[in-house]
Amino acid sequence: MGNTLSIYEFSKISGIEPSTLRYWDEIGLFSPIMRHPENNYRHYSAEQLPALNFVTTLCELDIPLKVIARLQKCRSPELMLDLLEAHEHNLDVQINKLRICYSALHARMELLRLGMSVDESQISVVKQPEKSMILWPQNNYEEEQTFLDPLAEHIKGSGERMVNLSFPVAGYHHKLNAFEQKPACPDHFLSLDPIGMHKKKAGNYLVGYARGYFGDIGDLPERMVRYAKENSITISGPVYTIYLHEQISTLNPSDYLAQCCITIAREKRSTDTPD
Amino acid sequence: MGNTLSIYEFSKISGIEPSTLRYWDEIGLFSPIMRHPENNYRHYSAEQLPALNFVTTLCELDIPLKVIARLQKCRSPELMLDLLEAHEHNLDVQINKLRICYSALHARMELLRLGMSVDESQISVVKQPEKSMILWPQNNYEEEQTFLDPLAEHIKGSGERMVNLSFPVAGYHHKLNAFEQKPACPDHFLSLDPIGMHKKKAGNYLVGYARGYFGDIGDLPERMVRYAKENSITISGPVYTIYLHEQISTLNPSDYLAQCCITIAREKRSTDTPD
DNA sequence: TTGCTCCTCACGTCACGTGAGGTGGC
DNA sequence: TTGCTCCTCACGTCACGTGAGGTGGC
Repeated sequence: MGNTLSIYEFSKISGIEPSTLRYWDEIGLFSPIMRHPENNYRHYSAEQLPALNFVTTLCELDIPLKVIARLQKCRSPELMLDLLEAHEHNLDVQINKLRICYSALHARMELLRLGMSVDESQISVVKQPEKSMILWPQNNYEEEQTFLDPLAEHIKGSGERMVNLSFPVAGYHHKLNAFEQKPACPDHFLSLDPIGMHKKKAGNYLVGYARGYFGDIGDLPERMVRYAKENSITISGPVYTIYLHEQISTLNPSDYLAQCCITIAREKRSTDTPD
Repeated sequence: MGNTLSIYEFSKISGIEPSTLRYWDEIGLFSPIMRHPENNYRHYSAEQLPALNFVTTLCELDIPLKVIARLQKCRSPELMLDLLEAHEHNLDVQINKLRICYSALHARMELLRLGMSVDESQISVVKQPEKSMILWPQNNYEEEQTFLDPLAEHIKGSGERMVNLSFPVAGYHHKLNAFEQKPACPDHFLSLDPIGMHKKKAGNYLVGYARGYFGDIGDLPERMVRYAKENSITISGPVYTIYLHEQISTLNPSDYLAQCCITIAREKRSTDTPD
């Protein structure tokens, strides 16, 4: 009958697998224009492509095939518009999810790459660009509590707030001496989510590294303070502790890799102004 | 054991269904921190949430759960980075697909809404905004060919070109007399895809409607030309024929609804300049 | 005792993918 | 005859969802 296409040919030009075309035919979602009366071969037509593509468009909206198929049987502009309007928001949500996913992925990759390239033994002054983060509410430590207790508290309540836990979580000490005395007890946590309003300022930071479980950064604070003194660098707060490698990339907690960044005061070279 | 959560509580704060958590435990993807030695209850901890959220982030990349689970067993920064890099492009493709899907959906909804609101019997002058479309290659008609033959030809080759068939397809006549003589044989097809480089110009158009299968617009061209004469409106080309309702929204081909827009020449009121 | 949560096991579901076994045209 | 495409079952798969039947703490 004129210019019909076999299922194989139609699959080629549409990009839809023959098995999928047979399934869609079976459930009455999308059928060939005719069947050969003898061998029952399916015959498609190129003019079916726009209709097919619209079906695949609806598929990508996560509309169940049976719903689409039902609509095909009793279609009307009103019903179709109702369906599309109902799923418009759906699409918005999906796109947003993927964008956040993308963003979280990049934040993670950046830390992984950094962790694989740094010289851990070295303490050094590094110029870092501005970075956006989300600052969590202040941590309150009772008695012998570790960072785990406020972390769990915040995480439990994170549903109401805007915090997306797919992003890496870091520690924040407001003052240098708090970091020296209780490196495992940050004043705040923060998420490395670029939509955050907290800005880690651009500029020079004193940067050091330590291996070990969360908070176990050994003598790193002392070493960093000593280095600053020896090099006449005036450091104060805030201090950012970012885990480049943790449970997500490493099985052994003693291999977790922390990066501590201490703010350097603005070139007060000779004037000693301890914080 | 301190501050553990039941599967139900953990489900509440994580947004992951208990059945899913059990399945993820079963396949070794994500397990509770401990099991109660007597009743075998699962005990989760809020501190597991960042790791869980990273798992769900990987899920949204369409990475098979078994692949993620395997990686969890022998994780290393290198392997994790490899995985993420391999799926970065994947995400790009997905987001782009959804954006196009969104765009195609809106183009469709616009036509549906318009078709439901217009007065079909009326021919009138309407001010329309500029609209981007993709102009397909010129149609060549041999002998008795209808629009179907070149349409099929173009669609078959659409894979190589940038044409996305999820978007509504319209007809384009370059000159008025071609539209009058062969309304069912447009010189070009075009897709109502907003990324297109062809611009339907902003301005006044003479607009009419007709019911019927593709190309069967009856005496609409004559009626439109007569209307133009009677109202001293100078019309020429191009002519756009857009199907507001077609196979996607209507079962009966005789209910398809076409909108024809004829360009009105710039206010040449009294000077008769027939094209 | 009642209601609630938890458990395991088994089977269902959705949208296909994958053979097995057979047909049909050059 | 051979290779190729097509067909129809039937069963597998992936990521769960859904009972069925039973346990355990207040």
